[in-house]
Amino acid sequence: MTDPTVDPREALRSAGLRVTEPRLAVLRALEPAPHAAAEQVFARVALDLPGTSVQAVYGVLNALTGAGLVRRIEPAGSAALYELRTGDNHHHVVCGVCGSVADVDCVVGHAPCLTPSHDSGYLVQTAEVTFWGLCPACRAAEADGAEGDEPTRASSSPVAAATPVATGPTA
Amino acid sequence: MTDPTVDPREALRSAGLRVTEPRLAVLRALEPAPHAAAEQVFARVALDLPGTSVQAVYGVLNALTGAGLVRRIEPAGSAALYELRTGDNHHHVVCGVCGSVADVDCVVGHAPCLTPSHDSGYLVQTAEVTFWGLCPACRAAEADGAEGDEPTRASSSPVAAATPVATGPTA
DNA sequence: TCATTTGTTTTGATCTGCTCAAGAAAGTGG
DNA sequence: CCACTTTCTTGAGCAGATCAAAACAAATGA
Repeated sequence: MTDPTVDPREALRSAGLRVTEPRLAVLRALEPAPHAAAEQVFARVALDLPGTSVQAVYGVLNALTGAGLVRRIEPAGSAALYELRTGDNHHHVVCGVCGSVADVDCVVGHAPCLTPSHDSGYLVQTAEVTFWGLCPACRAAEADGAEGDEPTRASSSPVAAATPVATGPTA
Repeated sequence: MTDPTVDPREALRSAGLRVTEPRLAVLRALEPAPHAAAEQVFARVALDLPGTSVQAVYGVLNALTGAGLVRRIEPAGSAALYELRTGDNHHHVVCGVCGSVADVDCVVGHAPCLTPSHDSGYLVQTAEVTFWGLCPACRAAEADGAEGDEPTRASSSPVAAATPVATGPTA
């Protein structure tokens, strides 16, 4: 379901949404850029559909998220990101330095943390796993002693300060 | 380390921070209220140390977080929460309806999701697991058909709309 | 094809959470 | 007790996101 390869019009319609240019443009914008922030989506949409407002993009993203055509993730310390992969509940790795995000198809063979001991009487519906670490670029930059080739994005992102809470992974 | 039972002054000093009234007040405020937002912390601090500014609380919380005395969590769709448990990298259950948070001592006997298949070349340092579900109160309210006793907090919280992205947990 | 109805987009304001900068105040080591 | 450094206060300001009303366009039925 929600396979991005199918006709977007089809997907929209079957989700009960009307087919409009802004929505198609947003879906198009999301295809080459997984994990795009609203602002980036807006930038891309503005390219092939000038005259679209930022609020329209927000509205479209909310509508698509509500309809399940788009998934919204919110890594701590940065704006919300949107992606097209909605069928599977996969997870994400976030680079603590540059903020880049990559998908992680949950690996441990068996559903892992997904069954906490019902600890406080909560009825658990979803588990959301976010890995924090270093992306290849920032890793290389780190190894070179902070003077080699800088990674793509700005290195002074607020993400860096707000993230790696505890270092030693615990069971 | 960072045992809340030890003298807070001691903890502050050994973290290289000066012992000030606002900081002690923040630590005191955090004790009875785990997972408190900055605003709540400020409210409590204002009670036993009037004249403290909101920004001071933000500054103190940042300082304490930086020093490792306080841990900061940021559930999607809500403000940052602060807690005193810092030694262990435990996880959290968030109620999708009322936004309440509870601790979850990661249950699976062995480090669970913590070793993704190094998927995209990322060097993983930390794993952060957030469970989404229903707290006991909201569960009861739901069962009563949305007209029984309402849960404690506002039921129209923005958290509700922004959360349960995918329903079926995946491995 | 036209008018209707329903749902979207635009426009502009507003809000929350949080950060930054400057000077005043307080803690710390001698 | 003094000087030095850190921290707090005050006030402004920013980014991300939401809300409300009005203009507008797409599906539906006559």
